[in-house]
Amino acid sequence: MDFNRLFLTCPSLRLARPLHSLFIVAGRTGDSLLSTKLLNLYSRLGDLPSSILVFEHSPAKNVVSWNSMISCYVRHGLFSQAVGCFRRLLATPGIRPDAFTFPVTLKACQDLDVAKNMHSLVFKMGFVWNVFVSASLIHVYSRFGSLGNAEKAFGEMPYRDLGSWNAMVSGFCLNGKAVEALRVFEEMIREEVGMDKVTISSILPVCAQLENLLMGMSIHVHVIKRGLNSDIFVANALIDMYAKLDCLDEARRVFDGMEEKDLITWNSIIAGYEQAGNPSMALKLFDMMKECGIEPDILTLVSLASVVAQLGDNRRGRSVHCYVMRRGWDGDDIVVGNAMVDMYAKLTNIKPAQEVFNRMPAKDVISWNTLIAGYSQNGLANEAIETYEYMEKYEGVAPSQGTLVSVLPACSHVGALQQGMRIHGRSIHIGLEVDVFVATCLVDMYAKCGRLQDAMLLFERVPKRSTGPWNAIIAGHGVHGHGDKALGLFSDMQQEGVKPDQVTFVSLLSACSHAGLVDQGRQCFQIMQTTYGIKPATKHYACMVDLLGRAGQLDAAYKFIKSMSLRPDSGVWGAFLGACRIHGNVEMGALVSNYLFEVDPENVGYYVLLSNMYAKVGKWDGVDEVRALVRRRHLQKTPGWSSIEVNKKVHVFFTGNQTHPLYEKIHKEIGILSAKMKSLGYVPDYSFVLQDVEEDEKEHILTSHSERLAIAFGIISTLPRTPIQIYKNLRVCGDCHNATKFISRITEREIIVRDSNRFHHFKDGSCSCGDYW
DNA sequence: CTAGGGTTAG
Repeated sequence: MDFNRLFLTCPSLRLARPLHSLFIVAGRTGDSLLSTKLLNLYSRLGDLPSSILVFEHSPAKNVVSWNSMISCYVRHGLFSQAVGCFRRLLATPGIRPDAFTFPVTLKACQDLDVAKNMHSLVFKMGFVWNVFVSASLIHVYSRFGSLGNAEKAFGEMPYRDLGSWNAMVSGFCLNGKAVEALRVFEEMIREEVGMDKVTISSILPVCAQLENLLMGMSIHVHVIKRGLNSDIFVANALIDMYAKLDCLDEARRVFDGMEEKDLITWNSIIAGYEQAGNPSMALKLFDMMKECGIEPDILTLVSLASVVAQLGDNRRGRSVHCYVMRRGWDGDDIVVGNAMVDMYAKLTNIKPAQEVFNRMPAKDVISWNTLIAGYSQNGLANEAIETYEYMEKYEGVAPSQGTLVSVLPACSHVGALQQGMRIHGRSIHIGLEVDVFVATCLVDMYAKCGRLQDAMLLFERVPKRSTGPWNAIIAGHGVHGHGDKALGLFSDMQQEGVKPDQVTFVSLLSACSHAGLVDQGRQCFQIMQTTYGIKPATKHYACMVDLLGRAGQLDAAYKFIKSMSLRPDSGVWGAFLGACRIHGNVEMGALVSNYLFEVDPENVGYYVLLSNMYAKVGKWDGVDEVRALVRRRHLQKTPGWSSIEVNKKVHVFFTGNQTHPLYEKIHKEIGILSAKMKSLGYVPDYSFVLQDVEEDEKEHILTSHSERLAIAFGIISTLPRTPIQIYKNLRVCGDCHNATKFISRITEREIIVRDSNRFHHFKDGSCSCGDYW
């Protein structure tokens, strides 16, 4: 019986067991060499209990037997047993660890102190000379983030091979130190150590992180020259690197050229398409992956969650979630839980997002950020702010950059200045005020909360190399009606060499339109295309139509729409309809509404606009017609609401809302104000009442508009002459606009109303917007 | 007969 050969070549457990019996019957168990080979046979075939059995019953164990047993434990992930086995080895008389013992034992180390003890033993026994041992030491130190010790071990090596250098490079990669990793890599090249597939698969992610495409490509060339393509680690790293650097075509070429693909290959290419905003291709590849018989893992599902969110596919979203639950991943992985919250939020299903969040057994700061961002993006600004406060106050979680950029837009949205300022304070405290993204959100927040000067002061101190801060401050001036300032900032931006993007031009064009700067607006539209090569999107066209229409050039606006290279969307026609309404052109308005009701039949706002126009000129049959259409299509008016912040709390009022605790007092105040207003010449304009009711009922409806309630509440709950600032989710009603002029005069208060379109500054009986009603 | 250093995440 040639046990030696049989043990080395035996392919399955089915054959191994009878072989084992024969081995015992033949009385060869005392042969330590053969026993160890049997142990390794079981280890190779994954039968841990049999490996242990052979080891423990072997009467003669040499150091190789011990080493093999330790390896066997490590192979099965039983690290503490491996270390225990090593300790028994040390305690066994006549046995000394050798150079083979340390690499595998160091792999099993689960704590830094154990590793350090091991290091001193290695040193005492003179094994630092062995490159395998030293590389393991470097690696174990890196695993525990102890890069100083890793570098020391590296520096103390009397002789280094390629593997030692690789250990050092990967040590830095493991700890996210891309710059240092690259430094070591470049040193390797200088010292002519060369590189192999291991070096390359470690350094490619660094190229991605440092956005160094050139280095990545030159490494790719080296890979092809040396025929390293076939290494799956290298190919996977190439795919990932190209995908992260927006070279998806190149990533795909590598992917298509691979004869063997594993889970990581598929995950990398799927994530690439997902990140590039091509969810349908990502989904197609996911299906292909399943066809190849590859089982998805957590990372696949994280990408898939984002894919279905981008596709807006609710049905698939639920099945993704079900899959995650079936595999029990929602219980022990925070990342996948966060991905589920994010997916539901992006699918605008905020309830299930909340439920997943609440059921998560462990949460990190990103879980909170995801929920807060989910609320913000779904218009639930108050929930976003409250969740932020809860997170800080009761959970003691410190906000991160992501938290601030999620919660600040919520403050901007409802005009929560005091809350926003508190968060500003917090960001200074944690040193994030200097972060460009946070600072941009702060600029936006101050501007949208009516503090344009503060926004400007902050803007001055922000690093201005990217478009973000510029876009925010230009838009800020735009909504406040300061078109000239916006244009000035735009030229500053150009002077500083910052290349404007499409968002810049949306802000700029809308700034021109709010300020009535027609010629400048036209010019911007030209510059955008000629100087900056930006193709106008429908948003830009909508701004232009708004600009021309608002200025009374309805014919020009109409011609402009007809000349568009894109199919006009509801935003474009909506802008035109708005212009018709401002200039009382009912015929054109009616014509355009037909387009609108076709492109965007669900948007009730347009029906209301047309109906308002008919009512204004007393065409009641027109009003009835629109109303009937709304009923036939089973549409519901978007509920109007206004918010005001008093004592760091945002109060929200809906139209006709009587549930506020101070409702009686608010109602009384409105009565007092109405009387004073009428004595100064205010006449209610019932054309803004769409309901078909009696006169006095109409007046009641106007005085129950949410903006009126919010203003009255502001008056009774703040000191005299305190400026009042409110936010209204829709366009402010024309009658309320007129009424607010009177209220600002009577109460001697500055009243700032931000509606879905712009700011209205009311002071001494007039409004800054100066137009429209 | 036994050994080191490698790729994907919100």
